Amino acid sequence: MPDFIYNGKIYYNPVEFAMDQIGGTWKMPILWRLKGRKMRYSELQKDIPHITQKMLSTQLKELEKNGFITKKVFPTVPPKTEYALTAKGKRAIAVITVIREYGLELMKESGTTHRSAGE
Amino acid sequence: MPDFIYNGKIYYNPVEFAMDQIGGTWKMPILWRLKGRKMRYSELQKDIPHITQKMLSTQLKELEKNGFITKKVFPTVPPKTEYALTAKGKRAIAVITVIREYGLELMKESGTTHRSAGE
DNA sequence: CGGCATCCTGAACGATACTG
DNA sequence: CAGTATCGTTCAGGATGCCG
Repeated sequence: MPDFIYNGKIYYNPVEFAMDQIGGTWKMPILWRLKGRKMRYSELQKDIPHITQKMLSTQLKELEKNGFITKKVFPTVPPKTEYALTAKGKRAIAVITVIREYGLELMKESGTTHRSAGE
Repeated sequence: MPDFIYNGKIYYNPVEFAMDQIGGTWKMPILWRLKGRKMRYSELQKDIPHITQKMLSTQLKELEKNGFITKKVFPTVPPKTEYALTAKGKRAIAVITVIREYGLELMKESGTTHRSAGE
């Protein structure tokens, strides 16, 4: 598998590249929430359990930079922002869906303990 | 999305759970090599560029523990081991294929630079 | 050949406080 | 409301050396 360079970083395979774009703890959960509707910053924070404000902010910025989401700022008082998926972001949803269903399958197999509600 | 517990660790969503099982830098590349054939330790190490011995060893152990691969030891001199996919591991290949193709697609879009051969 | 033990670094992530 | 700034911690992963 060839090596690739993007933004000065070396990737050893396509999987690694994909995971750097939509992987990590928070990117898929964020994209997943935006499936189907625009959301405000505070909505996302309320909707995604355990995410810190710093992580939300950082990840949103990266997702925007990589073209998965758009950010629209309304210059009102108080300020208002809206995050939405781009076409690229919607394409990612298809992949996330596959991974997500696989995760559910694995959980079922593993007899993983359910703890609390919240999705 | 509910929280889950597995092996004493808390997961916030199915995606995170799946990624903990087959994610990280090396697990998918390893599983991918085992698609279709058994491989020895040294074969894997030669075949996967840049992986250190420690990472290969650690990841193989985790993959075995989680039921994705089997390890067969031949008590010969010198020692010989063979790693192979289980049914669970083969199921993972389907998911990896999707992610991998998505990665290739992303690379193409991104005009990512090709560096060297070697897959 | 097929590993394990040890030490170490850097990036990811978290907590807290502050601001336009 | 929607963030930024700063500081502290954790941990994946790398480097090196040794062993059955």
